[in-house]
Amino acid sequence: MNMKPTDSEMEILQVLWKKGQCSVREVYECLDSKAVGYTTILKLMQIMLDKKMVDRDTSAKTHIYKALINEEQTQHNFLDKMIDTVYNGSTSRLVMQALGNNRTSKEELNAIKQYLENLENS
Amino acid sequence: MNMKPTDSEMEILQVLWKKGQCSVREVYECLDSKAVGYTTILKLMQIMLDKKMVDRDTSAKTHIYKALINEEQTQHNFLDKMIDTVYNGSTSRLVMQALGNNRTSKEELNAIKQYLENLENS
DNA sequence: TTGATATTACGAAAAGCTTCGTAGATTTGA
DNA sequence: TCAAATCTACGAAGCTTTTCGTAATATCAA
Repeated sequence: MNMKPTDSEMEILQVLWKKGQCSVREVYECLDSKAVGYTTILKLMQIMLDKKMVDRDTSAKTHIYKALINEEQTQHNFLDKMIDTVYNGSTSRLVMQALGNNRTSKEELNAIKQYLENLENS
Repeated sequence: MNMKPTDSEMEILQVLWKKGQCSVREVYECLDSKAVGYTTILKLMQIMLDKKMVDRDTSAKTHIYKALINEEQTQHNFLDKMIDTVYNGSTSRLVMQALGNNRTSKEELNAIKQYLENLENS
């Protein structure tokens, strides 16, 4: 069950994870920055249904979709793959680059330090 | 010039980055775990030449390839994209998941702590 | 020299991703 | 009621990625 959603699928999953339940139109509206047609989103979500990435309730005319795959698990899959294929297996290298990109706020840095302390004491 | 190498291209780039200069056969031999034909690697590297990801010296019969795109820069591109599309922009979330995967050795953790200290004092 | 080996070039097939148009069904509201 | 709006299903086109076979050329060794 080691899913690897495509970029487009990830965009849709992000919406489903955030909202929990969604019609195609709701997803479409959340993504309108992408300037892609309604039926494109529909088709993608139907394909995701085939792949069992999502499930849907078809009791009403407007089908309601929800994610079948877990957000954290999916993030982990991506991360592990990235560490292998992009960072040659070095987690620390990835972490340092992530922290060095100047996009991390003081609050985030503190949270990470806290996390490291806890990791140490376990 | 914001390249996004494919998975196969990344495998080849890993070899080129590690070795510096390579014939197609050398790359092929480094990747034989993948059980893919010689001409497949050749074709991929020719495509990468088109895309200007690599350059080559054709003065001898056996062409010698080298990466044109930078390893760190490429890692950064992947990382930034991943933080956006997979982690909704939260660097700290990515970092904590990376550290929590139990693949990180004590040495790596110490290096990261050191790195955080230095980041603080600058 | 000449046959075996190594190399490149190139076309093309297969698979997957993204996109949209159109047809048909359902709902809604004037 | 019935026309407009909404929704699903589905096919298909265009693109990229991955794969390999074959032909042509170059090198090497006996």
